[in-house]
Amino acid sequence: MANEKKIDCIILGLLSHEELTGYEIKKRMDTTLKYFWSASYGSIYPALDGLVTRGLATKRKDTVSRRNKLFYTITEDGREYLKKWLALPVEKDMLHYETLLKLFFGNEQGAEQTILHIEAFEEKIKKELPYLINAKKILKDCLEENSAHKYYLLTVEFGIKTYMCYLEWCKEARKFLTDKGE
Amino acid sequence: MANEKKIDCIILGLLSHEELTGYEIKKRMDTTLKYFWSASYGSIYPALDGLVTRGLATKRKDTVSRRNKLFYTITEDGREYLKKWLALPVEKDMLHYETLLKLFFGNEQGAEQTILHIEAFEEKIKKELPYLINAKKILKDCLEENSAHKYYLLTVEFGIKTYMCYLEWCKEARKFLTDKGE
DNA sequence: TGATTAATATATCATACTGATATATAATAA
DNA sequence: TTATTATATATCAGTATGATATATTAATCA
Repeated sequence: MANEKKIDCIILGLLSHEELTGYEIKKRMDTTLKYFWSASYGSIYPALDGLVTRGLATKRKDTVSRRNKLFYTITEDGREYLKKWLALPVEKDMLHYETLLKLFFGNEQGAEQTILHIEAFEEKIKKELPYLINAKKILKDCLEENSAHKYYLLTVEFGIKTYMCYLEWCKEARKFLTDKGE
Repeated sequence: MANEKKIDCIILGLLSHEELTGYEIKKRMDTTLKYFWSASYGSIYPALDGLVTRGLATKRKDTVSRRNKLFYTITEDGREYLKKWLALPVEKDMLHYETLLKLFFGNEQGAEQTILHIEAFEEKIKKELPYLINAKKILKDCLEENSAHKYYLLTVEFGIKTYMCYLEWCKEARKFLTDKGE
């Protein structure tokens, strides 16, 4: 239990909540998990194959819809594997913020262009924030329904808090660069 | 100018400030840039070779120290390449927070263990915050010395703001899980 | 002084992941 | 009916990670 592939653990985590297809897993990544993780089809589909081979998940063809969906379910071994990983201390929290990178090298491009990057960042955050706020409202209303909801709510609150903090920083950073440029 | 390797751009950015060795570049990654980026030797050294091959940087052997250092300098072409990349809109800001991932799947491990992950995260942030605050103080004092400093200061302020925000969230999250558990 | 440890320095490689693309079907809208 | 969008799986070249190998110099300390 030393070298777990992250993608395996994430998929097992999602499957611990419900039976899913690869496509649905990708959707979860792009919506629910996007505020703290991301993953591509190129890692999801091969990982699903691997999980089935190792007996950590089972695969079944969809019989209801006319699409050739492939549903994956976590096994007892899979749930154990997930629990073991969850019990391990966190290895790494990583941020790859291209915006901050371009800001850091701002001296090569000047204040005006740097401000454009900040504004673009600001726009993106402002656009996403309402979805998070809405999710918070919904989750608070159905907190008792499912015990997993409270953990989801915590990540949503993390997203809201950091996004609001980003917006504050954007405002100050713009002001700082504008004042300096005058 | 569509598919730039990120590592090339970052290295050129660092070389735009000063002449550096691969080892020093890695150090910058692990100290100055760590709050918004990371990179490994396995990408740095091959990238440096590539930059020299493409005429974006030059390489010279160290003559002063007794170590066999290899110093890299940005060329005019390299500076142009960097500027072009800086002018392009940001493609992606990515967060890979394992802590949030383990929190999201907290229902599988229970509140107690989840709190341990939050506490570990909190500790890490608390340990790093003083370095950022110190960096801010130093940078504020020598802002006029080098025009690149103000951009560095902005990223430091981003780090401080987000870290303080994380600490706030940690406190609330712990409280939420503790109250629920009673 | 000698021995041990830590820091400096470059390099490589198996493994993991991304981003793009290919292919095809079903649902929806015009 | 036709076009468009969403659903669904799969693959792959290119890129990056994390670990390890190798070697030298500087620092510590007994």
